[in-house]
Amino acid sequence: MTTTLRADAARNRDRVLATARALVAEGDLSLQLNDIARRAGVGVGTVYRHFPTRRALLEALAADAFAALLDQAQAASHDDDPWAGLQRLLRSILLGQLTEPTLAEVLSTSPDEDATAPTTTRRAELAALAATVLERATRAGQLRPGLTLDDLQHLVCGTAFAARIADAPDDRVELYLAVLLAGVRAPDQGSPPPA
Amino acid sequence: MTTTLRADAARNRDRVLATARALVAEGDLSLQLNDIARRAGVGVGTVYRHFPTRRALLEALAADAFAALLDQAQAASHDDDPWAGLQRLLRSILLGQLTEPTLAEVLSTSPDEDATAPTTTRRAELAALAATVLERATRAGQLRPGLTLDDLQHLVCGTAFAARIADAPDDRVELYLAVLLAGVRAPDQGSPPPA
Amino acid sequence: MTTTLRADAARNRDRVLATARALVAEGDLSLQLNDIARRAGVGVGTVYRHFPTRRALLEALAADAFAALLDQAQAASHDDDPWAGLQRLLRSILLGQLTEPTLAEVLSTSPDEDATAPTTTRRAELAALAATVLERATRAGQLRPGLTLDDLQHLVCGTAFAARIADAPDDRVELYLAVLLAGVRAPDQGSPPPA
Amino acid sequence: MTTTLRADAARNRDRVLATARALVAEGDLSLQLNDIARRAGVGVGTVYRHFPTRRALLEALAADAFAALLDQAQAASHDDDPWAGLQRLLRSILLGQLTEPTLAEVLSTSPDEDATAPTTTRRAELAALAATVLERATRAGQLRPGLTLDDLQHLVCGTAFAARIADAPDDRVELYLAVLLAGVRAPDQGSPPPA
DNA sequence: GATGAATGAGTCTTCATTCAT
DNA sequence: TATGAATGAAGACTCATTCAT
Repeated sequence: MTTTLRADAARNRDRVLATARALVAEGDLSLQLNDIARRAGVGVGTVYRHFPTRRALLEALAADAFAALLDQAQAASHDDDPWAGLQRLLRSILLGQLTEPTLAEVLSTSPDEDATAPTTTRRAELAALAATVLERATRAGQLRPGLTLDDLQHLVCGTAFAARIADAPDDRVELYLAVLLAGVRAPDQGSPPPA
Repeated sequence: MTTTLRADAARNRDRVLATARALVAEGDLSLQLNDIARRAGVGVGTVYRHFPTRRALLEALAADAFAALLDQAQAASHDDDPWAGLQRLLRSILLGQLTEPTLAEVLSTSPDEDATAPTTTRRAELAALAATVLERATRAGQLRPGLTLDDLQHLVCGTAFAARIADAPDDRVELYLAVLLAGVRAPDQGSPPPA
Repeated sequence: MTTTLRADAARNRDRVLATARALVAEGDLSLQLNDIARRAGVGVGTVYRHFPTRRALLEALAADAFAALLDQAQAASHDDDPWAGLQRLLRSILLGQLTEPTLAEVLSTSPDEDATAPTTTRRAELAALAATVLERATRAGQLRPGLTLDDLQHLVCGTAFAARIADAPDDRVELYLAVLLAGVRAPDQGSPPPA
Repeated sequence: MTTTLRADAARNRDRVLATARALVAEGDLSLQLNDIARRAGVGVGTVYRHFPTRRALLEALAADAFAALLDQAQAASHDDDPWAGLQRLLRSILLGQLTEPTLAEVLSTSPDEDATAPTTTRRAELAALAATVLERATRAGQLRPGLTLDDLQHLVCGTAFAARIADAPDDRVELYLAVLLAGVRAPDQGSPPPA
């Protein structure tokens, strides 16, 4: 059986991830593989085996949060109310980035930059779900004309950036989200219903 | 006489700034002092004399754009129409950041981080002018309740971030600005007049 | 029964050798065991089991070419014409090295450096055959006085080196061989008959 | 005055070169810049400043020997006797390589591989002088037909290689040189006069 | 003031070898 | 026997900063 061996490897991988997560939590996004190895108590080679590049580690760190985001996007795409769906989608993307800074970096980067396969897949899935949400809102005439899927993506990343430099507490984040939502809503619709 | 020396010093300073500007224009914001010194044809020591830290150089590079921004903020603060004033202010801050990436970095950073005196002054002046604009818009009931001066600052930096990762052309920047403006406008006001 | 296991082992060994040969053919003589293992689809440990050192693998790669060389040396030692025999011997050693770079490395190295038993044996066999050829040429007065077996060995390795850095095509190799042959021929013999 | 400063720099450069030379004399041609820095008692950066690559250091180490070789090649090109000139030239190149292993590596490498300017110049000068020697020998009908300048260069490098793996003492080197000379001499000329 | 050589800590990356399973 | 994860020493290279001249 190779189960035990793999278990060992998995444990090391987890230790590396945990160490990296701790550093990220402390605000250090540099993800230096040597440093992480030392703190995790494993050899550098082990880190490199599991994560050949900083990018690979970054995406691994973001993976869970990204998966959770996909679930929420799925739910958003099924919302009966198109506008509520858009709200849920944007809130999820925003909060996801603030909860997990690595997700913010992943989403703020061009998809084809060194991305690993799982991330590429997830981005495609997110885009597909968002397209649905977007289309429904558009059909309902609720979306500001001219805005594309990419625009929404960039604008929500920008909002996350704003929240980050503001070191915004939760209620402030909601305020920024309200600004974003009001901004992307079709101008002639009157004010959106309260979130 | 030290006049000649000062002239020499000023010339060196200008060469360093010009070199750094060229690098920034090429998209390199790292501002490595050694590199700049070599390209500028001066010694590293000279660069360090004029700009003891990367931050000092960054702020020097942003200085002109910041001054221009202050002029526009001044004008905005005198606009008869409070909402038009706010529009002008936010557009100026946004376009200023996109035109001059160093200004974006200066404005996106907490004011008390290594800032040099002139920058601290300029930030205070900008804040004062923006406070005026803000207050007038607020008094006119046109600003979304709860938004502070800092919020506006952060949100416009976020919008600049969005435009940057989108690599947005001018018309797209205007769209993002429209989103921002619609977002910060008081919800019950109906849609804003076209910019 | 261990028969099946041995067959497996032999198959693994062959895969490793084939992979290594492919790398050598691509001009990579570094023989990195990790790399080879990965490409061969076996574990590193397996490579180490079969070839404990780089040297062991090198000699295994050279084995076939070395065996072929021995056949030709055998033939050369039986040539009726002593000079023709020497020609055949030196050409065989030269071409063997150029055809199989690993053989060049084996032959250019001092015999007692980590050599495995089969290689030591082959070197002894080659030396014995070459001694015969040498002796006959010497007795016929055709060999430059003072040249030992070792000298011939080194000189032909030097000629192979020359051909290698020249990236010499076949006809050039023949020219270099002619230079070597003319050089090792007894000076007072007049020009050698055309090869 | 910058003389003293430069003197310091030159002294460091010399210490690096001396250290590297010592390592080469011990048979270590790897020229690892870190190692050399440590042994020379200077910072790594200092070594990198003076010699950005291993190749640059290699060529600097070979410089004196190369210059001496050029002197000898000059003399050889002025020899009244074409064959004596060729003898002198080849002996100089051979002995130069054996005295200074770095020169052997420089000469055995394709001229356009990372070569620094001085080395490129020296190679061109050597080629020019050798071309003269070659042409005179050719005109005198003393050179084996078909041999080019490059062939001679490669063959003498090959002879140096042979002498190196033989760990040949001086008299043996002379023997190998005699083999080379006899080999490159036109076959129909009869035996060359004793060196 | 200006120069630029020197420093050396810091970071990245590779790879031969071991060993638990 | 085979596996391949783990190790960590080793080496390459960078760059912010200092300081003697």
